[in-house]
Amino acid sequence: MPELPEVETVVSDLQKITGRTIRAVRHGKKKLRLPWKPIWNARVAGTRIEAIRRRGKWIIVELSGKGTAPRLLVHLGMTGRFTVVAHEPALHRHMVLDLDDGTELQFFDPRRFGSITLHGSEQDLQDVFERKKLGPEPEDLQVVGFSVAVCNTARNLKTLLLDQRVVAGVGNIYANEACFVSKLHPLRRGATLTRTECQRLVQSIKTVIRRAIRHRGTTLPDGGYLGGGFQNRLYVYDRAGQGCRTCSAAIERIVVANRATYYCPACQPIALE
DNA sequence: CTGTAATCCTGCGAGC
DNA sequence: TGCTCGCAGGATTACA
Repeated sequence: MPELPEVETVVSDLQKITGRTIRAVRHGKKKLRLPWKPIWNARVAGTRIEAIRRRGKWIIVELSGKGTAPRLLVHLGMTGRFTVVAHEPALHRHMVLDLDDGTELQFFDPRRFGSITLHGSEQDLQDVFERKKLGPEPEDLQVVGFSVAVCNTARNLKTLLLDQRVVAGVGNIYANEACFVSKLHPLRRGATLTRTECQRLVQSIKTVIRRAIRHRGTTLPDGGYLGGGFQNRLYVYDRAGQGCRTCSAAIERIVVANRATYYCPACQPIALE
């Protein structure tokens, strides 16, 4: 389900529980992509939620204990939900944090590509991101830095946009959309971009992500997360065979990096190498 | 270095 | 109605 705009929406909705104290932690037995260690239960119980924020597609819950500052790091994978709900069936529920006002912060994830891990300090967390070489937030993207990653490589644009080291938080939907808005074919190789095209791509990424956030992200039929409205404004994603919103040409679907890739053959002509 | 495929999972819709 | 198949918003690894 979640790319940056959807994660941003989840985080924004969770702001209401900052200040709450976590009374107890309950976790399921099924294994997520990364294992939750049972010893972490005691380190989380009794702490206070100081802040909840986002980095790329990662959710960070800042906790404060006695002399410590642990951090929960949550990734929603493809189908994860991280939300305060009551009276929800326990199906696919992998963790429950009991809060001091009687509410419960719960993590659901049918496909279990998501994860929750605990890190001892802000520094430990930063080390995790550094090891991953997580790239800049779209908002912080600079043409100069982006050029270094993109304009000297034979890799295609679609693959580059999905690479979290190049830019953090862009996933399959918004990679497709950013290519369309910048009028660049997803198979264009980075090194063939002119300076102008590179600038256009950076601007398009920012625009697409900003607009999606404003609409609370994209809600797809199978997703667990509800409330987003951007699915009605997508230019190309999941629109194979339908008319381009700009020129009416039929949107095409190809597979790049094993992911469905959509583009308008008229608005995004393939550059001849 | 690049691209491709497979892997971890469950659920859903299409087609027979 | 019930089955199989393909596909799905992610990230990582192995291999040619």
